[in-house]
Amino acid sequence: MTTPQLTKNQSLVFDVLEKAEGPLSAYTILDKLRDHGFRAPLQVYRALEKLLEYGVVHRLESINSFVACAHPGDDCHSHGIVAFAICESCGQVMEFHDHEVDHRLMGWVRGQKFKPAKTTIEIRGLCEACAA
Amino acid sequence: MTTPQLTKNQSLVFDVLEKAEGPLSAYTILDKLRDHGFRAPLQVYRALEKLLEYGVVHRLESINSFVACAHPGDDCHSHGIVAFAICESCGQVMEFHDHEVDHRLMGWVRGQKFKPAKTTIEIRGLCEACAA
DNA sequence: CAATTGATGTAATAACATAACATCTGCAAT
DNA sequence: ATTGCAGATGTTATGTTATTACATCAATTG
Repeated sequence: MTTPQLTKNQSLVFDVLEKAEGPLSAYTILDKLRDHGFRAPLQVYRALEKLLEYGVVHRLESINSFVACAHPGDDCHSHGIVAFAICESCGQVMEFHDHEVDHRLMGWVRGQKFKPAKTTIEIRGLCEACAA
Repeated sequence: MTTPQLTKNQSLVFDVLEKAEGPLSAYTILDKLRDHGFRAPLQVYRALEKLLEYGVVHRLESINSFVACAHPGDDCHSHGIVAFAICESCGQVMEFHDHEVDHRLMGWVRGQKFKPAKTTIEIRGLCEACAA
């Protein structure tokens, strides 16, 4: 899927996420955009919904937050399942892909005749700097 | 870790989860326990916290719900990372383990000198019956 | 008994997410 | 050009999930 032109609100939300050091909650994004006229959570959630659909933003289920995709220029969908390592101390997120992991998980679901729609892999812990 | 004797509230919450067909939210558990004297969310969350610690209950991050561990008698911790396939139609949850997936993920984090604490693998989709 | 610890009870509030409805804007069809 | 539609936006209210703060209670132990 190619990313369509972003609307005004989508661009604002995406810019905030791109400039952020780490993942942000929807309400944090809202606060950062009040100066730009944002008044209600729905403005953020609606933009996020599209950005997620386009694959330029990821949702981190385990911390109810959102990050810009770490692979600008690539089409995230081409990488298969995206995995995240999330530092619980500094908030830094590392995004990665592992075809063998995808293969094993998809092999298992195929054996169960389960039809996967969306897969979440999130590793919470401490990054090298914070673990020291 | 061996599971200690459960307290009254822990037992009540665990029983509700064991008898349930699928995952339950904390507030659903609360409603089911009002007859047993539960009045506030915290009574549920506190019990869940311990049950999660003992490994007899799992939290499904992507749907903000909880399930009893599908491997009674086993110590879940001995299985390494637990993965879930969650049917978005009927709510059924399948729990499984894959050592190769664990190995790949842990290999990756080791390469990053990341110290993992808790890993989530959740596949949402449709179970065989619902996909038909 | 006093002190400590872990479990519990209760109220209030914080944090996350969606429903429902109104309005606006750009554009295609006639 | 105007009508009609679709998508985006604005606004209010509400629903859902989770935690903070503080009080009480029960069992244990020094």
